[in-house]
Amino acid sequence: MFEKLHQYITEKATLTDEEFAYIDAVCVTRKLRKKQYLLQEGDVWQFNAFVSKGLVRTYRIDGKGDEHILQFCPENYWTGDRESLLSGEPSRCNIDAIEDSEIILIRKQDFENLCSKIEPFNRMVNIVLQKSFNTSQNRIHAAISFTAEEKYLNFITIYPDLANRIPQSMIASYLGISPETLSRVRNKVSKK
Amino acid sequence: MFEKLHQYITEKATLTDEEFAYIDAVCVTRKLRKKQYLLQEGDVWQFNAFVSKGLVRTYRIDGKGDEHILQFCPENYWTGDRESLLSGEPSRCNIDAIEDSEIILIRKQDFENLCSKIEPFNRMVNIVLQKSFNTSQNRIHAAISFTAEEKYLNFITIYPDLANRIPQSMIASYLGISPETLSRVRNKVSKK
DNA sequence: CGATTCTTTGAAAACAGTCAATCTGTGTGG
DNA sequence: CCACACAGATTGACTGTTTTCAAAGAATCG
Repeated sequence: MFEKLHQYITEKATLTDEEFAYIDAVCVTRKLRKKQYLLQEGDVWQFNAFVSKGLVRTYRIDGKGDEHILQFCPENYWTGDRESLLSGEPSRCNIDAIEDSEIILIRKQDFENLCSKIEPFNRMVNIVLQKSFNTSQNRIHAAISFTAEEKYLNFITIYPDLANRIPQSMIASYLGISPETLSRVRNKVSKK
Repeated sequence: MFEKLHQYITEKATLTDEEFAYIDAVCVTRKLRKKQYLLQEGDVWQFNAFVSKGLVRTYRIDGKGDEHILQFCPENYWTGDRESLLSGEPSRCNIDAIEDSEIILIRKQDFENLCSKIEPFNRMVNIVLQKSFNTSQNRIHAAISFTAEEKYLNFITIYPDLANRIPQSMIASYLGISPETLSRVRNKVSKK
C-alpha cells in the first residue's frame, strides 16, 4: 500500500519494522484525477502530504483572477500548505492534480507524534524541510536576478524531467512570465 | 552577555536555567562594523547565527557582478547560509553588516547537540524554520505576481521598520528592480 | 567643508505584456 | 473512423513597463 513512501524513507533513514508500522497506521491514501483539487483556497490545511504517484501543483489566485504557481510536486516529494498548517488559518492556496495522482496524507497531530516517537524520521523530516527552504531561496534568486530566457533555461536544467510533463502555460505561470513570452523564448532558444 | 537570545528563547519556549547554561556554553559573540563581512562567497558556512543587535544582509553576486539580496536580517532573527551549512560546500552567498551589529554564533555540531538535548529548543528551532519557509514562499509569490509598485508597497507594509534602515538601492536589489525604478515608484506613490 | 555615495531625473532602448488571430494537437461524439 | 470542438501553443502588431545610460542633485561621513 505505502511502498513508495517506505522506499523513500529507507533511502534517507533507518527504521525498524515496528516504526514503519506506526507510520502506516496513520497514513491515508487519496487518489486524485487530473484537475481534481487536493486543497481549495479558504479551507484549512491539516496534513503532510506525500505524493506517491503523479504530479500536483500549488498556486494562488491574485486580485485579477490570475493563477501563480508556487510549487510543482511530483512523486516522492512532499506538498501541502505549510502556512495554513502552522497557523490554523484558511489557506490562500489551491492544490490540484496536473496528472492522475496518488497522495499519502498524514494528519498534523499524527505527523508530530511520529516525529517525536521516531527520531530518525524526525531528522529526515527536518532535513527535507531545510532543503525545501534552500530550494525556495534559490528560486527567489532566480526570480529577482534572471531575464525571462534565463529563467526558462534554469528551469529546464534544474527540472529536465518535469519540463515535458507540465503544460507550457503552467511553466510560464511558475516562472512569472506570460505564456506568449515563454513561447517566444523557447523559439529563440531552439534556434541556437 | 546573551540576554537578547535568552529573551528571544523565553518568548517561544520554556527552558530551565541549566538548559540556558548549555546554550551559553556554546555561544560565541562576534561584533561587526558596518560593511564588514560575516561570510564571504567561497567559504564554508558552519554556524547558526542569531543577530542580537543591528542588521545584516545576505546576497549573491551574478555573472555581471551585480548584487542580489536574498535576505535582510535585523536583531532577533537568525541568519546564515543554510545551503552551505547543510551541504558542506563553499557558499555562493555573502553576508555583511548594514549597521554595526552583534552576532551570536553557534557551531553546527553544537547546535545539533542543543536540539537533541533540549526538546523545547528543538521545537522552537523547527517552528522558526517552518516560518522561514513560509516567508520565502510569500516572497516568491510577490516576485512572480507583482509589479514594481506592488512589490514596493508590499515591502513597506510587511517591513515598515526596516524600510527606514535600509538604503533604497538595497531595497531595490531585494525586490529585483533597478534603483531608478524604485525611485520613480516612490515618487509616484508619494503623490497619492 | 570636500569627497564619496546615494538618489533623482530625463531620454532612449530593451524587454515583457496584451490582445487578437491562427495554428496544432487531442480527445470526444456522431 | 472522421469531423468537430476545445484547449494549448504560436505568431504578429502594438502597448506599456522597466532598464540602461548619463547627468545633476541630495545626503552622509570623515
